[in-house]
Amino acid sequence: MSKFLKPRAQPTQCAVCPIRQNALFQVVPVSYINDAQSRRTDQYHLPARRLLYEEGAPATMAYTLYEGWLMLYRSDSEGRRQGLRVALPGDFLGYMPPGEGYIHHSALAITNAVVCGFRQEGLHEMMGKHPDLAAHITRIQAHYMASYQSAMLGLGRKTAEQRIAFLIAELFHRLRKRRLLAEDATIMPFPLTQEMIGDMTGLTPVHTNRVMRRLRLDGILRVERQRLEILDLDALVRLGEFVETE
Amino acid sequence: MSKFLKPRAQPTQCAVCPIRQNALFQVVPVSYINDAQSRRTDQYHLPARRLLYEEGAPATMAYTLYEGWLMLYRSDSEGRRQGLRVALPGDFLGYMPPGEGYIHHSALAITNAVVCGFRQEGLHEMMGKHPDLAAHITRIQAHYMASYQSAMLGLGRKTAEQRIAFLIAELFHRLRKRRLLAEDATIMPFPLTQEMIGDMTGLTPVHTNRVMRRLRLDGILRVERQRLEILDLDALVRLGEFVETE
DNA sequence: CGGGTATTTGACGACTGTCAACGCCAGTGG
DNA sequence: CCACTGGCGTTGACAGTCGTCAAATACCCG
Repeated sequence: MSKFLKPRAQPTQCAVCPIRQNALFQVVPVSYINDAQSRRTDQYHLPARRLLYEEGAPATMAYTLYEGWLMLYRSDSEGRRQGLRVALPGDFLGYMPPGEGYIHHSALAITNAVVCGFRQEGLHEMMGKHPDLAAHITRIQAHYMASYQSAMLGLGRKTAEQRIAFLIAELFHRLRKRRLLAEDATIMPFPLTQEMIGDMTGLTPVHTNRVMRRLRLDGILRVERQRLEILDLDALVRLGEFVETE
Repeated sequence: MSKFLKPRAQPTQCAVCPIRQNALFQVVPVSYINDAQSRRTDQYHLPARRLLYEEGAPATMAYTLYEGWLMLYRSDSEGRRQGLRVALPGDFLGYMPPGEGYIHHSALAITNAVVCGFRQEGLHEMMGKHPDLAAHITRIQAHYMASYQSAMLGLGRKTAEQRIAFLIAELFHRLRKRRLLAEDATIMPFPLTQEMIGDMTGLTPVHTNRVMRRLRLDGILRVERQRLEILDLDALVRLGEFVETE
């Protein structure tokens, strides 16, 4: 029942029903693969700018992101929005443990995206039958928590320049780690608007713009529509105090 | 280092080996209780100001906090410290999933504390045998994540006054929820120094002090050594935009 | 009583937010 | 083909929150 497959170049696997391994979840247990495949929905296309799910909605489904970028965020009563995480292909979203009724954040498509869904109860049943799936999910949650912790350190203690540098360095690193960029690539896709960068870093769009200009003038970045070139990765990583945790 | 103590007739149960239920983990599965009790260490005492574990250390143990308060935090290369969570009795700390080597944050005793420990491998084995323990751990992780998300919203988007109000409202709520305060209590134990409040809210000690003064002058709080009286809970909750998520 | 720690206050400056306006570009429809 | 429109990026002027530096006071514990 349990099969272990070779690592592959194809990175955008479903985290829950991984036919192949991806870079993020290297030690992928697959004893539950048949079960998982029978329970997932078909892939589903989500156009840019649309919500996959919204804060406060009943937590009925969880998703694997196959293609595209999403932004997970939380907003307060006055509509101020705080970004929590940029979801990249391979990320697993929206999982809630048994007994939890409502989701605490929203997921917005930054680009067109492709996801596949699982009913929460299906996941809970599977976790009961397949301990390695349960362990896998605690591992995913631990990754998210570590990344939240880094973000909190940034929001609480770093300057605007450092936060933006960290965000870009982290995205670059995650894309590379998942083989969504070549080893030696310096140009990455970058579909975030400056407003979204501000959402992620706790800054206003105006200030985000000024900081981006400074990073360009300092010779660290170059931005052209939807793409971003990293001219000085060393400086970027040092400035943002980025350390890889994965 | 580790001393024997009598079990106490208190609501502060071990989240993993719950003899009685506590308020936070109401739906406590107990199929694994015998297994858990045979695996946990004895309770042991941790003096105030001491670290239970430190960022970067190998993740060998997880803990349940029985008595006392801890502060979980993360610090950067220059020693700036960002608080992540105040751990209260009943909290489960330091868990890492199988295959994760190092812990990403530190845990500092705010007061004298009593904990009991579990070896991570022991937990992983138990999770394999008892699916309800695995589900329970994903539930704890989800609680932590939701609380991190609230904190991120505060750090990124709220004013100093709002962050501090939120912190206090949240602690008050958590203490009440766990029956560590009477239903009608308005005075709570408050062992945090102003520096620690600043650590939690991303502020400097000096600014924290000024904000605390304002909250006192506005008739919202009263502080006396190690205790805090909430004079206007409504105002506190409204100011901090606190909404209970548990 | 003494020494270290925590709190408090003042003065000053920097980082970041707010308000407002303008330019650029892509898509749309005439 | 071109004017129009809306979203996004850019820039300036100004204000305010919050950090920094420094020092005085209050508090706790031996």
